[in-house]
Amino acid sequence: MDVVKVFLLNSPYLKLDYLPPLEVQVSDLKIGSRVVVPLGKKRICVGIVQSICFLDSDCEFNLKRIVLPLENPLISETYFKLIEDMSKRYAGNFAQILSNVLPSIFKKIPRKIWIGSKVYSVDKILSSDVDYTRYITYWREKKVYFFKDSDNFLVKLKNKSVKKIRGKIKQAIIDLLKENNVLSISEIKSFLAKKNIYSSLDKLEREGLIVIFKEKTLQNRLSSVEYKLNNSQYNIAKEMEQVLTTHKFETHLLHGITGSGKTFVYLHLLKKCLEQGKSAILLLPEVALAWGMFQRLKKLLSYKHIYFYTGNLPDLEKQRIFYISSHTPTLIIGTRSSIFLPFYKLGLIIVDEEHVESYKQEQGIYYQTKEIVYFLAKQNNALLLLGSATPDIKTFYSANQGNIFKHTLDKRFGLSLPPKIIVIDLKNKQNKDIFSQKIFDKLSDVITKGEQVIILHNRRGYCPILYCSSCGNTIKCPSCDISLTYHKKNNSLMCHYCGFKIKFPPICSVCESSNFSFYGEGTEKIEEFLKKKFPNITILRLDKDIVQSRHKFKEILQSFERGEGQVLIGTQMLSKGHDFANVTLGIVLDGDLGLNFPDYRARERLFQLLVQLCGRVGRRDKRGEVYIQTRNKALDFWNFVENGDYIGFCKQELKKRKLFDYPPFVNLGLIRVSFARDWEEKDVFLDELTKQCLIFAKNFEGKVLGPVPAPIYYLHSKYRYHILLKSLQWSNIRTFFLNLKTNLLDKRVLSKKRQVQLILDLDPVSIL
DNA sequence: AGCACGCCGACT
DNA sequence: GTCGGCGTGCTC
Ligand SMILES: [Zn+2]
Ligand SMILES: [Zn+2]
Repeated sequence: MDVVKVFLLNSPYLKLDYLPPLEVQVSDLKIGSRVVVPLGKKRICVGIVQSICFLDSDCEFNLKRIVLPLENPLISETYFKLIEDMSKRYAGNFAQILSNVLPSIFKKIPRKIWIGSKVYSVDKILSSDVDYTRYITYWREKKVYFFKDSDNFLVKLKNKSVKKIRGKIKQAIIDLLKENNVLSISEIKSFLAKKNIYSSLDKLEREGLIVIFKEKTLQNRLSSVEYKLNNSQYNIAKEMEQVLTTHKFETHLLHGITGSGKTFVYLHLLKKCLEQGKSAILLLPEVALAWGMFQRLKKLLSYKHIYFYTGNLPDLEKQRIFYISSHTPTLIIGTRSSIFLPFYKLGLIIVDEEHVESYKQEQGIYYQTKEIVYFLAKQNNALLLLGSATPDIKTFYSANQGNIFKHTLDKRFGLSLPPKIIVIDLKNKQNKDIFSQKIFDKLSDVITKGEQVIILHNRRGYCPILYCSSCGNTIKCPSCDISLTYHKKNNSLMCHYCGFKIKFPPICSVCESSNFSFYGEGTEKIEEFLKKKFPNITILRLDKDIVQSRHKFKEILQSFERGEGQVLIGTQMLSKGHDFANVTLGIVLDGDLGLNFPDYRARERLFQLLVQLCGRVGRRDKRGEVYIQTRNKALDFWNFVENGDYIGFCKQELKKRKLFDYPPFVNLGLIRVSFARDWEEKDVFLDELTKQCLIFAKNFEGKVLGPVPAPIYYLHSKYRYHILLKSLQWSNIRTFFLNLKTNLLDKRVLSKKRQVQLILDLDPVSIL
């Protein structure tokens, strides 16, 4: 008897045994196939075939049968290995991880399938024997499609010059095509975030403005515009090209300062990789950056299968790219979720801005993109290239140890010197003023000259802290241990962690008074202050409150780039801008940003942010200046900043980390414990947790710190506790976690109500 | 996660 | 007797 083992892609994420589908030879069913299976009395859900085995005897269990086979297979064996590795590494459930990393459309039972150009309803196939038999016949011959093929059709403009046309959607399509030359129907749907564009496309085609064609007519050949690498770019690119041609697994670090032309090294390698018929990924830390890179590279490189990919794409577009990338050499430009596409012959992975912390996923499942990408590159004998102007200290250390090949690009392309950095000490100054006198004078001076200024301040809203004037109580969010921020524009108080919002003024929860004093300032207040001081100039602001959409973000940046504002004030998102041609002054109002958090990464993070900001300051013909205010100038950190000496800083930071046992000298694991505020047995639980930790700590090779209340011990109506583990081996940390968890389950303190959450976070990024 | 099953108190 | 509330445990 043949038995098929299936991982469920839905809760309860179990591995269950089934009989093969009716009328299907097990030899036709592949490992990694997606199948529809019955579950319990009345549910049906989707799963992935893990293995097929033959049992001599009949099973004592009454097995149910797979009701429908779908993609055969959906994922390959190497993909399985990747998920297996993740489930071991992060001590998680295989099915749950798989379900998290696959495009969510695969977790649902499809409603329609296509055979030839005909649509069939899956419900009907499931309920009628005749339809089922016909389906299986086509399925066996691989003639069933799970995607509407005509959405792969390509669209281009008939004439380059199109005048204004009527119809909002039609105009949007035309604009998009002007930017992108050729796009598939699916891409147009995705980029416009509209589902129903068929009638508009139809009209445009009949008006003779666009052409819709099957992809065969588009050149499959790869070509690129002429580009010339300078000497150092050329040498670096050639060395890595050699690795590509010999299909060797190697990790390289490209340490290139802002404006040194890292992108052209990327371009060269991507092109070579595709020429060799292999797939490539170019990762960027954020959607906006990925989109910018995609637009830029499409102009430099022409190839049929270049796709923009992020987790936010519409389901159908993600599904389409998933299918294409599984059987075609593809270039994906996208954010971290791109790494879970089923790449065909992966040859090159580039991680740009590799130091950025958003490569760590900390929602749903926890993983570090760089770790997974390392596994992928090794598995596929691919080249892994990490690029940054300010490499992660861990990467820097690996390079010094000789585990990573390091290359440096230190010449700015056609730009002046990097800006001069001046750190201003606020120690002897009363708290009242936002700007120190020196900086304010400088600011006025630059404004009078007609040059541009960017001001970084990492706190949005008007005022971050409110005190009750009569009793001194600070106003906090009812669901979090976080001060509410006053927003003047909508006269309300907001929690920046959970989104809670109330009208101003609130009533003090202690004394019921309604008089408050304000402390500190956010971007909104600084904008107001500057508008009063300089009423005749335009001041722009860039933060999450202003930027409600990706579109708005671009709009403000572009307007500043065109010189339509003289001052741009914003949170760290302003360091993401590119072509500020006339900025000669940068100001950082709160240089101590995060330095007093209990986070060993704080200094590294701040340095990286400052370097990023410096990259935005300076003109072709004039060296810029960046002023930073701090209350703690005595720190030697500021010496390195003033000298722009990132490498020196890294070396010194490494010494500190070695001394205090921090990465890269130990591995860090954080067990995050959280439970509802009103849980009655929490004291019993915490006692037991502390006891168990002490017991396991005895045999633990490393240090166990905690459980202690988290720095933000109350968030989203939940209490939070941390257990920090330090060890030389990841496996020790995993074992500790698994033992702790099973022991608590055995003692019945965990499972009673599923009120407690226990999460293992390896190499935590956010430790609040 | 859902859903059935079973045990107990309140109500016809 | 039986209806419905919730706590417990299983899903091939
Ligand atoms: Zn809150
Ligand atoms: Zn009060």
